[in-house]
Amino acid sequence: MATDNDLMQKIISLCKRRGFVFQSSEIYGGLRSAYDYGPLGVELKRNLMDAWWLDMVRSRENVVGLDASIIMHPRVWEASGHLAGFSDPLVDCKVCKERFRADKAPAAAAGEAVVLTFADKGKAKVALGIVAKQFEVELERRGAQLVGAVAGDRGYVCPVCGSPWLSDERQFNLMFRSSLGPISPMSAIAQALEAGEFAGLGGAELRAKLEAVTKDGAVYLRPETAQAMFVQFLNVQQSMSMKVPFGIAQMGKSFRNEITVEHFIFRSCEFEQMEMEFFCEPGTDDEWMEYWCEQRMAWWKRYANDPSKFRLRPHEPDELAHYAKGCFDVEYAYPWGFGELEGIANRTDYDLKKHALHSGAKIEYFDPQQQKKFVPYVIEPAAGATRGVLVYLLDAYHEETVDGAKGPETRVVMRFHPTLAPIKVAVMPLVKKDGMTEKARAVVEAFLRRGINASYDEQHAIGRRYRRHDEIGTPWCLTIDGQTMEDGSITVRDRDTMEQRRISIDAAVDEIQELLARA
RNA sequence: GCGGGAAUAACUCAGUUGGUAGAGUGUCAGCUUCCCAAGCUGAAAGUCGCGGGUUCAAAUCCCGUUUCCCGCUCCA
Repeated sequence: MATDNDLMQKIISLCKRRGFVFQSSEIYGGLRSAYDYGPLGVELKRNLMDAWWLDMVRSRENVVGLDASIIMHPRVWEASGHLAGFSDPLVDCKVCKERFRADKAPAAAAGEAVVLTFADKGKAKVALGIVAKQFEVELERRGAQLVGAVAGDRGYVCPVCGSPWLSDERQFNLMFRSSLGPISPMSAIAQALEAGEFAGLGGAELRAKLEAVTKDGAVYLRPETAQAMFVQFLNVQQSMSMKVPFGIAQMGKSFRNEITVEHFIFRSCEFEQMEMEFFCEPGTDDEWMEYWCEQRMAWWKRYANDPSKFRLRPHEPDELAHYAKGCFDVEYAYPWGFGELEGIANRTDYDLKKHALHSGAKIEYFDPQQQKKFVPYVIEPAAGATRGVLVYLLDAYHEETVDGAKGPETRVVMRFHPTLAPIKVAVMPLVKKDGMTEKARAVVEAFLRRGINASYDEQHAIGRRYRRHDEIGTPWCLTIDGQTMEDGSITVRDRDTMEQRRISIDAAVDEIQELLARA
């Protein structure tokens, strides 16, 4: 079995080799944290998202779908708090180069003596030089520490080395910004420059002025799909006569300008979400929270080989978002440890009330039975679709030792649930003669006509073809052999057990469809 | 963002002191083959991540840069 250390490497390598996931713009050197889903990857991702849609929308009377635009009115993000909350003031330490959040830095009153601490004497010596040269302050070095510094009027120091020499606070907005309309913000800046509007400005003042000049037409790519479901709450509820409790679901791309990206497709700036906002009467929210936690856990486990790797973890009070009353994370045991796959949050009436306040729209629900108005509470299961793809790639990967023609060898099998498998069935002639190829192609046609993704394969020896389909997770291989030509029977080989049985060639499509339905 | 490691064929990797770019696997074509990466013959495939520098000569040495991995940090 692959160890945790090299499992990711093997997955990444297999993904590229077999057409699941490629690095974006690879021939140009690659783009940071952007990935393209290849022919098999797009099938896997689509199958996963289709399964979610089927479970969350199509099989529930009280949940309907939505597909909203990615660019929304900028005031949506003011109301949601993303424009303010997303922008954490960040500061760079000019001594150790650390970048940190101003609001999380250790406090130090102006004039207070501070000690700079480094990992070792060498680093302390370098820092001593920087301070002497750039700030013309002579400090005294004691081992890995520098003494004699005094805190400025910023009220805090660098959390790593303790230095008071810091850059200005800068707003880092985690939303991707663009502009709507043909006028570029650069033109606005150029105009203002020519008009001398920036004369004499510097630091924070300059940045504020730039912000003001470029504000017209500024729009943002959505950092989550959720807001559209709140903004369109009234339209959806009224057009479909939905009665609370009900849900609005949406799948699609979201964008976050993450400071750090990591672990292949786990955290990237462009990602895909599967979110549902479930509107319920205040007071019933705790029950619904429990219901959706149970539903969502069961859904993830349903397609997994190893359900024990999923867990539901309640958020600690101090990690709750400002809007949430309670939150559970569906976590998966990734090779680097447990990490988030889905967040199920009780967002209360925070979002609807905010949008009512900012837009002036009357966002309320009238309950005809109880003859009363209220603002619904919201339970939000928000899953990462692209993270789901990674989870099932990890879950599917198996290596096993089998007897081959040249002794024991390693068989790599992607044990995808048949619902998720990119190719459901491969049809192959045992050898390329006696009319077997024609017969096999006819069987493939029959599958495709039924909407089942089938693949024809005649390349190389039969054993190799089986192994190739093991590696891309094809659940069943159908083989046309000499006996087929005599009695119309065909062999079905199972990916996981490698066992074969004979069925009638005419019943093959029905048989596989039945297996898929039962899976 | 910080620290460490890496980048050579589609994949996994060799490449000696600086001296004509290599292997295995895979891919493709053909032969053979009635069931688990069999065999034989042949072929294609590399801006050595990118850009500079040193040198008669750079995959190799130096500088910069991009991307990935690991560990921190961050993740309203």
